[in-house]
Amino acid sequence: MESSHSGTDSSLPLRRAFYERNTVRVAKELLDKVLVRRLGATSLEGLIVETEAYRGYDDAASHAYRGPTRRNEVMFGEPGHAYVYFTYGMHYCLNVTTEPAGQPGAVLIRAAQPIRGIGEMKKRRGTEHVKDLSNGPAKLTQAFDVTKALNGHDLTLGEKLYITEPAHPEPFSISAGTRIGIRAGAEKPWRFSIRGNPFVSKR
DNA sequence: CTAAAGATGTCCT
DNA sequence: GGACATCTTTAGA
Repeated sequence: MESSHSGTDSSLPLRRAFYERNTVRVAKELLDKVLVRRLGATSLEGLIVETEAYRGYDDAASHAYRGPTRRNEVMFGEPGHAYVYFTYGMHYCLNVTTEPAGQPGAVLIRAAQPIRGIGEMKKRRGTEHVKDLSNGPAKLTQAFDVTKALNGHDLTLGEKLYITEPAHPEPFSISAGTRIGIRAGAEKPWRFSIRGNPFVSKR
């Protein structure tokens, strides 16, 4: 690796203990982390700038609210796996699972600031506008080639899809608000974003 | 079996 | 600001 000093190697995937905690806390701490998608020789990277927490039986907006089903079963499994679901007949959304195994929870990755592989993302999205590549949950999965094939993928392996610390972290403040696009549970302030970041989704 | 909604995005007026 | 595409999943008969 290129790391010449001792200490944290920023290319390593976040370990399982990071995910095995309270979902709301993980949602906040995923801000300013780097989402990495490896496609053969190519690497796509983006800084996570917007997330939403979805819990379990105490959260009517969560897919896990009414207990396990075929779709949401990964939310009940080991933390640190991808939960990818298909919605509106055409879109995928990417979540990462949280909480200890057996306890449901996931964080929706809503937006990222493109860092690397921007040309590839432009091709996938069919636009030249960088700000429109991944400023929304379904735009992000299209830009990063995340589909149902990655549902259940272990994010701690450092293969295909994972999350790491940024190489050069910068100070930021967190903006909290209500979650977008839901009916039940709409009052919970579980949407988090990097204040002022231009790649946060509109609405 | 049937039906309705959905953690959205895009294009139109 | 609103219509609409498009189809899986889930709940209910």
